[in-house]
Amino acid sequence: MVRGEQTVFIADDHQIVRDGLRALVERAPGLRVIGEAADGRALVEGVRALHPAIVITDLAMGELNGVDATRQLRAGGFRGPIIMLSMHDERRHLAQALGAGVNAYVHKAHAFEQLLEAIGAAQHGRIWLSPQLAALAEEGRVATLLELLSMREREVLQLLAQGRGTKEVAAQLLLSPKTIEVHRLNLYAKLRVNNVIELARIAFREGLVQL
Amino acid sequence: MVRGEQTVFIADDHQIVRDGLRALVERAPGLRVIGEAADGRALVEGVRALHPAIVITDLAMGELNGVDATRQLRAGGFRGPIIMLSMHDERRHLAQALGAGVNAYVHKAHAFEQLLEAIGAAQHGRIWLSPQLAALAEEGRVATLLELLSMREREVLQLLAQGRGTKEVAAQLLLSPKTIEVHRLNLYAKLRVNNVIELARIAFREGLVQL
DNA sequence: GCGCGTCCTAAGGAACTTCCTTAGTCCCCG
DNA sequence: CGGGGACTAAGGAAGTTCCTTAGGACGCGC
Repeated sequence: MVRGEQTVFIADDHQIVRDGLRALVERAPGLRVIGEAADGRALVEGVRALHPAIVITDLAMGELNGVDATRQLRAGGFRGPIIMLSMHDERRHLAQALGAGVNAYVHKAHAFEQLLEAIGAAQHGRIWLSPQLAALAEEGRVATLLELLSMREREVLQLLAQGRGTKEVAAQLLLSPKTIEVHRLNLYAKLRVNNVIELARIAFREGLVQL
Repeated sequence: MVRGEQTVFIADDHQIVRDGLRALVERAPGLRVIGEAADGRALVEGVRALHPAIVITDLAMGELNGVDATRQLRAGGFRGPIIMLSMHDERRHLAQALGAGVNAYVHKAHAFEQLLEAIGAAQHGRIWLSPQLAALAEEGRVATLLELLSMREREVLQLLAQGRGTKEVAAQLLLSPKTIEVHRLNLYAKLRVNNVIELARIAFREGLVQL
């Protein structure tokens, strides 16, 4: 499956990180970087224009995150390996990333060799995960606090944690403020807190809202 | 001032980033990486043991951050260039970083060439800053958000961000709830927000309260 | 020393939010 | 088809927030 040279497209919102990845990838035999992007939107466009064989993308990026970009790439017909890099070991994003169609999920704290291993595995149609994440993924699922919540509740929690008041959230979701109040009270009950700040704190801690 | 070969020590909490930096640094003539560390504590030890000519360190690291590590390196007699890398353009950390004794402050969104430029400048005893930061630094000081606040205000902010209500904070500080309300309103004005959650978010972001 | 600004304190009262309860619809699971 | 959760929303009491006003303390400059 490995042909003479595989073309690679890199997406990460920090140029120094892209520079570093490019240097590392080009040192690997059989890989050549043909393009890069600083956010998900640019990644999707770049892939559409340049048809790389392999995509390496960061999870957290401005404009469009790696998971959503992956979804768009797959929807757009891209079938090559997509390797997702993550910053923190965001177990909460793993399932989403796999659901979106990534072939490998590599923590930035790992060595570059693992990334190459992930590329190799992906080329052979396998899914590659960082060892500790693989364990998690196999033993079923990791229940996060947020999984206790319904879609709507997560949505409300997210908006509240972004500093929106009850009325504003209601306006945004086209609901009555009274409904949002009930969702808030249910969130307090489910997350065992009793004020909005603790709620926001959980949203920050669980990565639902960027600090 | 540039001798045959300059030894470099790299600190960053993500190994892939370290790998990338190492690849880039080693591609530059006259630079050789002699060690690396994943946190500030290991950086300080590594420098003590290996005596590198140049240190490149990330700002945000577990155990001991880049700024505090820099302070320790300078206190321990290290006189070579220390190049600080930052993730976000954390203007609030710039002043502290310079105060701690870094020679250059480079945003990760910049190209690696800027890092080399920074190293060159530092070797000639100059301070190198990303252009947009240089403007800020020259016009005096970049005040940390929290430096705007009085002692009392920080105290109140901290308690509020811990999820305490106005009444509870008042009880704890032996003040009238009305007084706390006024402090809260002053905090809104000073930090340019208009609800407690944004206030809490600042407290988390600035590290006043542990998430 | 006098004015100025800032900090810290606190009250009144209008405006608004929160809490709690009740309740209707929908849809899935057994 | 009944129970249960999700989602919606209203009424009304209780509580909080916002805004304004205000007084004493302290330091800063002239």
